[in-house]
Amino acid sequence: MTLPDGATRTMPAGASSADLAADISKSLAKAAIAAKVDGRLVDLTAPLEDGAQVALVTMKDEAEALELVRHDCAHIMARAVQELWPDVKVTIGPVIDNGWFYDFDREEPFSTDDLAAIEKKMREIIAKRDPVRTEVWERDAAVAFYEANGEPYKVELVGAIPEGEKIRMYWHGDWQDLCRGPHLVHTGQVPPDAFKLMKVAGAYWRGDHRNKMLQRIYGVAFRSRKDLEAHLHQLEEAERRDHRRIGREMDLFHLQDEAPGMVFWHPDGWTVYRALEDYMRRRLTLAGYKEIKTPQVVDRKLWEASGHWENYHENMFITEVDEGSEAGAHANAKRTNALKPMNCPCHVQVYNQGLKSYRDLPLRLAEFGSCHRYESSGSMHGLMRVRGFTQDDAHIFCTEDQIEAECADFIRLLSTVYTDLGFEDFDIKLSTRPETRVGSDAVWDKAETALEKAIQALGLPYEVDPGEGAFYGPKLDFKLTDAIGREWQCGTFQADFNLPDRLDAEYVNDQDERVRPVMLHRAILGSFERFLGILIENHAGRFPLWLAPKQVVVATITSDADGYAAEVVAALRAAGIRAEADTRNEKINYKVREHSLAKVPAILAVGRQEVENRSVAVRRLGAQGSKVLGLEEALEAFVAEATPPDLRKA
RNA sequence: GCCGCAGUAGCUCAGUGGUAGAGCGCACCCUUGGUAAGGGUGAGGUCGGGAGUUCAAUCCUCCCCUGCGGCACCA
Repeated sequence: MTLPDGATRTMPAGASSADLAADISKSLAKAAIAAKVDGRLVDLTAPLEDGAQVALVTMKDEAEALELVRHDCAHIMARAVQELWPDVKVTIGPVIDNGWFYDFDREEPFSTDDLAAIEKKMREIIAKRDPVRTEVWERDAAVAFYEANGEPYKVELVGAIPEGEKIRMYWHGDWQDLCRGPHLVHTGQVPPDAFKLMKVAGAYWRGDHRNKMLQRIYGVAFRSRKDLEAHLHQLEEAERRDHRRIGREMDLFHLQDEAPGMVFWHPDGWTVYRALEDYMRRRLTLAGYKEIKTPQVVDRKLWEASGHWENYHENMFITEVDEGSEAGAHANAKRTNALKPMNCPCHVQVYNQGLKSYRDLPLRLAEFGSCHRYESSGSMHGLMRVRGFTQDDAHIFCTEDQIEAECADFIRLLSTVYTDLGFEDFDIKLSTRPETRVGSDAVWDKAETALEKAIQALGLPYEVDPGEGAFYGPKLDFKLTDAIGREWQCGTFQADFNLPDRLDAEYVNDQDERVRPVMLHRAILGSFERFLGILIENHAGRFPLWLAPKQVVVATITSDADGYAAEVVAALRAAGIRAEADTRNEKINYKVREHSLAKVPAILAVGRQEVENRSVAVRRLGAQGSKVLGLEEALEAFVAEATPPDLRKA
């Protein structure tokens, strides 16, 4: 055997990594939890082949240890559940980020009390330090075993294992599970204080909604109690940043029963929205886009022509008129309209007005397009998934040869926008042709190459997702990373060979022939609603000054300063700053506390001294004390800082 | 849409088979206070909607709506 440091060791035939560890040292024998043989994680008890490269894995090897601990937690939990309720049928339980889940089939739902009982039972199992044994079974024996034990899901799983692959059974105590492995040496290697059962949820067997809904229990597990606590703390942090909570606390927006999934923007929320929209408008104009506005209610005929009626009908809001006599007399009863779920067909209508020449291309039509989609009730989530939303949408009509340059320009624009908005990193994914698609292979070749070359020319890393493109063309998806490391897919760039054809878009080329343009769908933010949700969570409500709804509050210390405060606010507003006066009959402590909690970036306290000196005492959000500045000086500083990033002088 | 949980004052939440409570917020009064809660008084609820059981329902049962956590969906 060769060890990681290059040393070699000779072991008797049939020896395992455990034997090897014991041969090296007593402490290693105790610390070893698995082995990496020729780069593959295996059970410590697995026999070694002659000449193998062996690295012993201990709890110090983070990635491997977590994988093993979480995996064993899944099994120990399943065993605990079956010990508590022998009728429960087991299914699958994989390792996921931070932990694991296991799906069970049980008539009665698991309660919170049940979770506590399961956790307790798991700790008992861990305390038993039952050795984990593995056996390789014949397929028929495994099927017969599970049939005899009334485990239909396991029977199905055994059947799904490809021919030629070994069927492994893992045992600890009297309990067994079908599993690929590897596992820890004994159940006692799972730290008993570093895991926690988190929640119960429904999940379809094999992820298919036509199948039975099972009960999934989620757990998290780490190597130490400290790591677990750090993780729970991080969850609290995410909770603290939740845009729904912050949206209420900062009075940005609300949602209500009468309009599920549609946002009521409050003055402060709408201020942030407009700051973002104005910024985007300037960026788009600078990049050569023309802004348009198209109807929200459009006759069914257009949606039939575009193909949306056939393929997207279930997600569309359709207008209907009651059949009562009065309503029947309504002129609109004769036609069926739909709220637009996307802007593209309308944009083609704009394009189609007037015959276009190749000299007009590329034509970039942008719209802050208000769309409605009938999202299923269970999928809505605050601002992140809504039924009424506004896309920063645009469609570029161009020739096939222009795709690459347009794509490169788009990525540059997107990168600038993300940077301006405080997101440093983003990932790119290229999705290529799926099985069923429109357009010739030649066109697909050209478009896929164009997208790929555009990314490469910019020297950006990317991933390819083969077969994941839309039926109408290849696409790029852009995922940004927020302040606490979460990823959000926002930007998209999609070539479309379908819609121009369906809606009969054309242009005259330099040979005086009428040909189809390529249509490029693209968005940077995705939807304003969702992006604002992301911004709120990214900043935890503490927006940079240029986006903050209230930028400055002028708070009086005594009522003697009321007049001066009004003057300061007027001066700030004249300079374009969103400022308000707080002249309420409250102490300065109270005002500071309240506006700090409201995340106002700057509080200017004014009392007798400030009136006298024509100054302001500036307290910045998060800072402890204040700094006295002359009024003019403060104005200048705020104006500079409140300037949107695209308008700043280099 | 599916599974589970929840819905009580503007917000956060307590509570009981006999017509409801706290803190914060809000209004008014006193206080003019120098950087994260000064004091007092008061208003405010069809206990998500509907049906049922009961002498009596905010509480028990059923249906619906909405929200929350997942799953499924996201041409």
